[in-house]
Amino acid sequence: MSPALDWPERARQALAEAGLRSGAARRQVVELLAGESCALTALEIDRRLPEIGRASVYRALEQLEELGLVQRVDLGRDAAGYERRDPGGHHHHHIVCQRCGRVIAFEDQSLERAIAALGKRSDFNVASHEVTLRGECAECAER
Amino acid sequence: MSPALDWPERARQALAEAGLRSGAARRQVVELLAGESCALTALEIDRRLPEIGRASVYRALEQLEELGLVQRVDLGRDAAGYERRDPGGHHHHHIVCQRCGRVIAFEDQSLERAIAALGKRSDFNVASHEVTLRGECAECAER
DNA sequence: ATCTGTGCAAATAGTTTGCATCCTC
DNA sequence: GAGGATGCAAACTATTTGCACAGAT
Repeated sequence: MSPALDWPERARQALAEAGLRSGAARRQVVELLAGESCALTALEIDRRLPEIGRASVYRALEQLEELGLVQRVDLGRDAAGYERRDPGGHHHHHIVCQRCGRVIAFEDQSLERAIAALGKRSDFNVASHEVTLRGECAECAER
Repeated sequence: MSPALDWPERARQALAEAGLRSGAARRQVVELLAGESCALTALEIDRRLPEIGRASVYRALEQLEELGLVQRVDLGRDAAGYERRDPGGHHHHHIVCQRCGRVIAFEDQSLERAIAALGKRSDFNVASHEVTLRGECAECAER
């Protein structure tokens, strides 16, 4: 079973273990994020779930982040993004076009190794990390 | 001469070459950033330069970023940070305590190498990058 | 003299909070 | 039935914009 399919179930369990009840808003946010592999902003989520109040979206995202189920990413201007966090699985980072805003995900093992080594060396108990590359995408460059 | 001492002069030149005039607000922002090695938020800058209008601070930072003189960093919640960008010189990244907000800067060559390799491999013309580690600092952990 | 830079205040945009009500356990 | 979950609206915070005036070239 793919980790992506597994995630909503893990989320349900983690939420229940945290003593949280299952309401409609948070459940729908979980379902939506389960089907997205890359980051959505809170406002995008709110737009896609018209029956859900915006405050509930923010509250759900905050809780999911605290439980380690969701990763918040700051891709640049404007709003923060939120994406599913798969535990053992690969996780990706982002490269953003400064002109058109296009976002591409990538994975890189040597990057991950360097960061893991850094974490061990530091005084911090490192829980997560985020890497963002910025520049001009191929399409924007050829204009 | 250290790159840090050199920066304000480079900034003056770059601004002049871009056809921009030298007003009091932007000059003071440049002087302030010249003396700081790590990121300040726009509001911190505004607080430290009480005679300068807040809008001018934001405008100056935006121009300096476009000219590549300043790096904008998104360290997490709240406001964006802005720090001097030294051209050839070492540049650093950040590790942030999720509890107390403390920010530590670090440099790492293998990290830089991995990112440089990634940039070459991608379709993007990568202009900058940002790495942020998050976790719990030693002091917060022992409580 | 011209045209950019600046300050102030108002407008935006994203996010958070207060509170009455709904719904899960 | 009790207490968390939700929706709405208002409050907040960071940032941007409009505009009149000051200041640099």
